[in-house]
Amino acid sequence: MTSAEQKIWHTVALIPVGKVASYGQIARLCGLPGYARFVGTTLRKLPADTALPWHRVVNAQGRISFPPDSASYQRQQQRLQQEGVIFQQQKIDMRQFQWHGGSESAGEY
DNA sequence: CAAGGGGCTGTCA
DNA sequence: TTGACAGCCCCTT
Repeated sequence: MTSAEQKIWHTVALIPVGKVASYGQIARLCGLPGYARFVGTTLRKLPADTALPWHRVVNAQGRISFPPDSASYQRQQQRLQQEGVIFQQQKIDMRQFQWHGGSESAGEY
């Protein structure tokens, strides 16, 4: 258990429904630039009954980092769609669904 | 102590 | 718009 993991979990938990964030983005919001991969590995270690919305975390390209044929991929995609996120060709429109952590607003573009 | 691998990223062709 | 490369950080062998 590390402090970094705590921060990651806390930040992931803040992602609002209907929005997504990238691994690198989460890392940065935690004050841990460059920890993108660590974020992924950390989320992977979470228990199945975790309350964390790990499914709202995707890579910077707006795509799920799992093989499209894997169960994890479909599970994540389904949950996101269930929350209102729209997939197009297995990709998310980040310009519309990416979460701008904490302070932003004013200016969709 | 060194080497390999993983739910990544940004840049260049 | 894709595909290939080189960095980055941590954990397990």
